[in-house]
Amino acid sequence: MITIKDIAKLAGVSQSTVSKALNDRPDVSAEMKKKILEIANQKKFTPHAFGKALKKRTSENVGVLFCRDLHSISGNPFYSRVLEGIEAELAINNYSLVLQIITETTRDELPKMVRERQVNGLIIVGTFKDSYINRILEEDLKLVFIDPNRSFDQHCQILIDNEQGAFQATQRLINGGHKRIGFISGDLSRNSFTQRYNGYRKALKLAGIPVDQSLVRTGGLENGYEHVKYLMDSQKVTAIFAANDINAIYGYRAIHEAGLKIPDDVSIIGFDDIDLSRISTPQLTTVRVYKEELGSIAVRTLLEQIKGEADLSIKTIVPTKLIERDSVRDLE
Amino acid sequence: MITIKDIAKLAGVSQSTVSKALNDRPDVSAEMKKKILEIANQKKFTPHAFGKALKKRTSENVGVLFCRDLHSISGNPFYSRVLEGIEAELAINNYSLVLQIITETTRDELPKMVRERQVNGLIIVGTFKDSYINRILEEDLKLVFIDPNRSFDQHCQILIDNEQGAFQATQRLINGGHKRIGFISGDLSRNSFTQRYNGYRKALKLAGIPVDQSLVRTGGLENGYEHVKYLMDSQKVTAIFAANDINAIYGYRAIHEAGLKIPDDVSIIGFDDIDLSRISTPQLTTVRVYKEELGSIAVRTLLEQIKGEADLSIKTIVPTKLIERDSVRDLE
DNA sequence: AGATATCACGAAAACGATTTCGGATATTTA
DNA sequence: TAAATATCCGAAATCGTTTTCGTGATATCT
Repeated sequence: MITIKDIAKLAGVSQSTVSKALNDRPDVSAEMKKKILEIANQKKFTPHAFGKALKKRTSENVGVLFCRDLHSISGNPFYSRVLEGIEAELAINNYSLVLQIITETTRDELPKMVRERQVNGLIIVGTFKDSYINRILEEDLKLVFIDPNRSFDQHCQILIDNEQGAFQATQRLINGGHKRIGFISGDLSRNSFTQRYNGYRKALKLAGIPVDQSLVRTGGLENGYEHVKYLMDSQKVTAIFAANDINAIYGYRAIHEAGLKIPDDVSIIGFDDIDLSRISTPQLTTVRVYKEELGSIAVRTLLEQIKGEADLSIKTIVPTKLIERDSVRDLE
Repeated sequence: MITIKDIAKLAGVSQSTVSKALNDRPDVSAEMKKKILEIANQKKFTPHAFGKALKKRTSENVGVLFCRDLHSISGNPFYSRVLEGIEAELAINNYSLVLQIITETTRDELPKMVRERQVNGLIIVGTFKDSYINRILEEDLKLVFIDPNRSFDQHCQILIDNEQGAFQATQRLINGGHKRIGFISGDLSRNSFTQRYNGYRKALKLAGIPVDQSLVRTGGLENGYEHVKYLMDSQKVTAIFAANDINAIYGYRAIHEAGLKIPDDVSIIGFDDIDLSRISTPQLTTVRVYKEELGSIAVRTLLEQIKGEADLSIKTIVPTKLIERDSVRDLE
C-alpha cells in the first residue's frame, strides 16, 4: 500500500510537507506543492481514510438508518428512492454512506456505526420504535430525520407536505364533480397518514361537503383491497382518495371485482407517485412526493450541521405535486 | 469520548491488558478479564472503529456497489431486495455496509471507498460498464459479483438459474396446452435475458414446438407494452413468457387495450417475482428469484474469502421457483 | 548593518487501538 | 534448593494521517 511516507520519500521531503501540500495548506511553496501533487497523482495516492479520520477525529461518512417493516412492502419502493437521493448527494460532497437497516425486533441499542464512531452524522428515514429513537437521542450526534413519525425540537427534519398534497388531490376530485369521496389509508398512527387525512377533510369542509365517517377506511398495512371492497359494497362513493399508492393499486382489484371500471365508474387518486403508479393500468393519478429530493435535502442539512453552520430545529417541508394520469374522470 | 485508556485507568491496569481482555486473549487472568469486561460494559465502551482498523490493517466493513440505470426502473425493485439481503447478513456477522451507487456516466476510477481503503471487500451487484469493472479488477481486492453481465475466472459469482427458471415457466405454459407462446424481454445484451431466452427455447424444442422468431420481441428497457402490443396485433399467441415482471405488467395494458382478458384470452408468466407481481390484477404468475438470498450468499462468500478460506472462482447458482398465481389459464 | 518579520520546511506528538516482547511473580520439576 | 517453566501484566512500537512548534534561511524594515 502506498502511504504518505512513500510520497515523501519520492519527493525528498518530510511527510508533514506532503500532508500540507495535499491539503493545500499555506506554509508550503508553490513549486513544492506542484511537485508533490504531481507525484501523488502519478502514484494515484489517496489518503487512507482511517488514518485521516483518526487524527482529525471526524470521518467523512454519514450513516443512514432505515427501519424495515418485515411484513410490509409499502415503504420499500418509496424509501429506496430516498436512499438514492441520499447517496447521490453524499457522493457529490465526497462523503461515504454507511447503511444500516434495522427491524422492529432489533434491540434498543445504538447502531453499530455510531457505537464505533464510524459516522459523524445520521440520517434517520421513516418510522421507528420510540424507544429506539430515544436511545439515539441520548447520544451527542448530528441528526436529520426524514419523514419521521413525531416531532423533534432540537433536530432537523425533512417533511413532506402531506396535508397540502392531500388537500389538492381531494380538491381535484371535488372539482371534477365528485361529492362522495372515500378515504383509505394505512393505520393513522402514522403521522403521514393522519396529515393526509387532515388534508382530505380540509378540502371537503372547504367545499361544504360533510365528512362521512362511513367513507373513511383506515388501518392495517396493505389493506387497500379490503378497504376499497368495503366502499364498493356500500356503493356510496364515486371517487376514492388513497393515502398511498400501494393501497390505491390494491384497490384496483376490488373495483374490478365489483364489475366497475376505472375511471369510468370510480375515480381514484393515490399518494407518493411510486413507479408502480405509472406501470399499472390505468395509470394512477397521484400526488408526487419528491423522494430523491427528500434525501438530498437531508444530506445538505446534515452537512451544514456538521460544518457547524447549522440552525438546529429547522423543519424543511418539501412540497408535493398532483400528477394527473388516467384514473380520474370528471362527472358531468 | 471514552477510550480504551479510560477503561484502563478505571480498572487500574494498562491499556494492553484492557485490549487483551476485550479481545479475549489468553494472557490475562480470568478475574482481571471479568473485572475489565464489567467496567467496559458499564461504561458501554465500544472500540473505536478507526483506531482498530488502522492498527489491524483491516476493517470490518464491506462495500456494496450498484449501478443505477438512470432511465430505467426495472432494476430497482429487484436490487433493493438484494440490498436488504446483503445488509441483514452483514449485520449478523457484525460488519458494516458502505454503499455506493454509480451511474453510467461515472468516470472509470476506483470507488471512493476502495481508494480510501475503507472496505476490505466489495460486492458488485448487476451490470456495469466493462471499463469500470476492469479498473476494479486491477486492484487487489476481495470481490463477489451478484448477477453480473459477464463471467470471471478468478472471482466468486452469485448467479440466478435463469435458464432453468425460464425453462420451467415455458414448460408450464406448454403443459397448459399453449403452443403459440411469445417471448418478450429487454435487450439481449443482458446476460440474464439471453439465458432466459435460452430456457424458453429449450422448453419449446423439448416439446417439439419450433421457435417462431415472429413471436420473439426483445430490446429496449421497458418496452413491454410495445412488445405485447405487437404480439396482440399479430394475433398469433395464446400465451406470453416475459423475461422480467416489469415488462410483463407493462404488457397487461396492451392486452387490455386489445380487448382481451388475462388469463382468459392470454396467459402470461413473468420473471423475478417483484412485489408488483402480487399487487397487480390479476396477480402475475412468475418465476421467483430469491433476491435476499442472492445478497446473503454473496456476503457469506465474501466473508469466507476475507477469512482466507476461499475457493476463488466459485460460482453459486441460486435456484428459482415458479410461483403460480392468476395470470395463466390452461387451454382445454 | 542590525533587528525583525516572513517563508518553507522538518521533527515529533497525537489520534485509539493492537501486538510484541520482556519482566516479575508463582509454580513446577530435577 | 536451584533451575526451569508457566502465568500475568506493562512498556513501547506501530498503523497512516494531521498538526503544532521550532529552526534555519531569506527578505524587509529601521
